[in-house]
Amino acid sequence: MELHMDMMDSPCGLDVSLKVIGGKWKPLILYHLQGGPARFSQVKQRVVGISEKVLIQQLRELVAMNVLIRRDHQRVPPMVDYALTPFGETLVETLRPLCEWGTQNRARVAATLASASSQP
Amino acid sequence: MELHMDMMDSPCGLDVSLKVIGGKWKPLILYHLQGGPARFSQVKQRVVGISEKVLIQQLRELVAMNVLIRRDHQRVPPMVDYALTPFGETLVETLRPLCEWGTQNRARVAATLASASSQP
DNA sequence: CGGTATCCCCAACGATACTG
DNA sequence: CAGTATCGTTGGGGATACCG
Repeated sequence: MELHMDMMDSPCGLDVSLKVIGGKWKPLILYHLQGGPARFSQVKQRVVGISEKVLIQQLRELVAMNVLIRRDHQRVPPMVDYALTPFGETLVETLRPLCEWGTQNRARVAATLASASSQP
Repeated sequence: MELHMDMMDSPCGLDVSLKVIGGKWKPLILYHLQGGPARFSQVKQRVVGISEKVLIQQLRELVAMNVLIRRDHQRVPPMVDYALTPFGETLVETLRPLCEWGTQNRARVAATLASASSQP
């Protein structure tokens, strides 16, 4: 069993944010929905490397947190899409600095990663 | 092979950032080093719930990425501390919006989590 | 098209005990 | 104090098959 001693309020809300976008794929999913709603298969194409199983899991969790909404257009063949809620938009905003940091430091991180793996 | 829009440089650097602070604990560790260097045991106390094993793993990876430095003061009993590098400081900066978002939405997220767990 | 259902694997995480 | 060592658990992830 885990000892959750977070009875006192955390000094910062990072723990809250991480409950919502924690996990490997959620930030990427959110990012790729910034431009507007996207269908399941579109999200899958954009989030390179994710499996369908994991994608649907993560989407559902984000829907449950009211970060995304799922819309079923009741068609045959099926037509479903996912979109950021206003709440979700506020969250994705906070990801932007992280995004820019990554863009600026892509080469540096890649280099570090490379030299780290060559020195066991 | 049709539309290789995702194969060109990622639209955003989120993937890079996630390589560095991906994982459950790293953002929290970084956050708790903002005030200045801290010893192993201090970090452990601040990052509530982390085990020693995982903590040392994550610390080492952050050191390897040049986000932290480890300083061994060569004493008995051992005296080691960890501090953000200038590079690490730029990264921790980007976490701040996420932090604030969490603080502002703590109650809402907690409520959503609660109602979600009562509705299987 | 947008999922479900299974099975299986493995890396990450976790708890406890022990050591230089 | 700052870690190792060891063992156990978990859930992300791949592959494949199938359904409404």
